[in-house]
Amino acid sequence: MPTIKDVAKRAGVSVTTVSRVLNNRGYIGEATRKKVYKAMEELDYQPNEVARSLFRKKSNIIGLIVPTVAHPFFGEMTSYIETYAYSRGYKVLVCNSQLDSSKEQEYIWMLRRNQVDGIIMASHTLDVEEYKKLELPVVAFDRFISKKIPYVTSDNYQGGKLAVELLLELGCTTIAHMCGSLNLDMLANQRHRAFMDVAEERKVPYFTVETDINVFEVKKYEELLHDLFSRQPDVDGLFLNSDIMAVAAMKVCSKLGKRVPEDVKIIGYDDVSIASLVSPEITTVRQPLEQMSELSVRLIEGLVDKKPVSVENCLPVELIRRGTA
Amino acid sequence: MPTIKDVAKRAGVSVTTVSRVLNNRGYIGEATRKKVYKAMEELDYQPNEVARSLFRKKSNIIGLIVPTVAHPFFGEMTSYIETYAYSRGYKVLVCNSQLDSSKEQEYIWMLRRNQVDGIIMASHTLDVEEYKKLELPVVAFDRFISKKIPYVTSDNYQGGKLAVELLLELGCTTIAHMCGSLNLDMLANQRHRAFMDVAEERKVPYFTVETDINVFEVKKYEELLHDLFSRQPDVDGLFLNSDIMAVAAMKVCSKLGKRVPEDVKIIGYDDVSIASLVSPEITTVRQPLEQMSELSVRLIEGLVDKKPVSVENCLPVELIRRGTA
DNA sequence: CAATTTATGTCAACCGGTTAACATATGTGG
DNA sequence: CCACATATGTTAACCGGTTGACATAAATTG
Repeated sequence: MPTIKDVAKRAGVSVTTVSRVLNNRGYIGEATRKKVYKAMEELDYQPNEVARSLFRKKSNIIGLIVPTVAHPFFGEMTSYIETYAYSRGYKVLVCNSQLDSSKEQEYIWMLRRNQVDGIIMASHTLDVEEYKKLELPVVAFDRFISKKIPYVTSDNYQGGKLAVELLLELGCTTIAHMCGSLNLDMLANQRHRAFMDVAEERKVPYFTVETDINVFEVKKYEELLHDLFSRQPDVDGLFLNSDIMAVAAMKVCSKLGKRVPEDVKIIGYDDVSIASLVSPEITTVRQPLEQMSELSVRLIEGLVDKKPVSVENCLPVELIRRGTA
Repeated sequence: MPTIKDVAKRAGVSVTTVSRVLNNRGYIGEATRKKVYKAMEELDYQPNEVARSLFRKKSNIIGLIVPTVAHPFFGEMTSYIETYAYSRGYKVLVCNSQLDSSKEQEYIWMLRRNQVDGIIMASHTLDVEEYKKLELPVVAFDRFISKKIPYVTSDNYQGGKLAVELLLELGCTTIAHMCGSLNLDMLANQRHRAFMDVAEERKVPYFTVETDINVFEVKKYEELLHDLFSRQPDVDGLFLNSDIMAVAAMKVCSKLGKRVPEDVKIIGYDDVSIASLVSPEITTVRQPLEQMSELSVRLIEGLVDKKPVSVENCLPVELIRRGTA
């Protein structure tokens, strides 16, 4: 690997001059600039970003902690984040916490040791205090941590409300909501709040199916839904916290001989790509994932640049009516 | 951020001693070690990995270039790779090339500037020469580049063969294969080779649907399949190069009133999680993605450590019979 | 008691850049 | 012709670690 010294030697100029060319500062003559570029090209030189990072105390790396990129929602999110971050000169280190708090803690330490400029936390299984301790820029995805830590979310309450209202409007008489662990205090739990509020207000019987920690235990979803139907065969409206769960629900219904949407109406959440890929297409509550992802990156940038950023960032959701409700 | 000097001062020892403790080399007394650890703890010190990387000329970062992590196959792969890499002390920088060759080239340059220890290329849209030029460790996923560059793949020919043979065994009389661009010379194209070989050998009429570059243009899949059926309504066996395509195929069949598997048999590829999530579950050819991912990382490690590594790494596939064929 | 081994320190160089300070030389405009 | 802008070089410090060379002293061993 050639260094800046090799370039300087080859171009017949000083290291300082090469650095000046590289960083466009101070005076540089056109002829010299050309000589330097030529030398760089001939040597196939590229500046060592590790050295630069060290000096600048800025790595231009963003850490991203998700439960797992294998989950379509986080996969799509990671894709958006990486793409936008890259366009802004940032690279992304991904971490799969598996929603395991010791792993999450380790990842946070690792990211700190590696001098990332900021962390986007889409997995947060630690105590609030742990996050407050971090002196580096943090943006929380879908969770309120403290008044100091900006977060990005979408209107979960409204999403839950829209979903349940649609189910009721379509004539469902017994409804159920399947969601992740309600213990992890994520803003997504507001969907359940809305679900209960509306159901109670309308005096409709409702049930809750809470999964445990694991995010992508698909078989588990099926089991739980099976259980639900065997205990409560009258359920004719299902609201699920992800489109993956909704697909699982469709399968369970099909196995039980229940037609969707005739016998059971199903509403998913997120609007990931498979939602519109399966048949019937899934009626779902769309989160503006692309905007949320970009906003997360912009917030990190803002924090890095010590600009004022808004702490609460809640984007609107949209009910997408398709085939299952 | 405290530095090693702060720790030394606080512990009342020299920087060298702290470094010795940190790296476990030379003689260190138990008492001193404790003092140093205590100081580190009190200061919440973590060594700056950027500085270490610079000195060691080793970043412990692996670059991973995929078409997009939003695609379930690459999402799952990324997840496996990250998890395994992390267990081996490596971090992963993900890059979404979108199968755009100029982006891919840019990413390669970026990764080089950032001194990654190696690159796992699961997107390769560049000329072979470009990859040969890279002096850093590269492992190709599903592509043969040169005798010098190790690659990881699964038995694509066998996979194609198994799929087609099953279709024929089940009585299909007219079959079609949908695959990505056959121009990108990926090993996955051997599936199509097998498809044609078997079809010709058995003298069964067959059709090919080739998508263009884009990986996740789901709507496009549907259109192409629609076209196929309108031109060739007799097609009763579909082999698709991914489970996503298979899901799209199921939808198209359902729209056209064709029952799966009664009227049309469908076989997907990869066995990503949604394959067993939809209903009916998709019959598919399973690639051992976890092993392939781990192997990719081990190969990078081997190259980094200048150990001899095997260049050809082809793992077996498995036909998973489920509901669609 | 001498020879080792163990424990720690000092110093300086190095990794590959960036940058400030200062010197010097040429060109240019008033 | 002088003042100033432009162009480049030299030197050294710095970012935060690591490491080798060498010195010194105490503890251990034979």
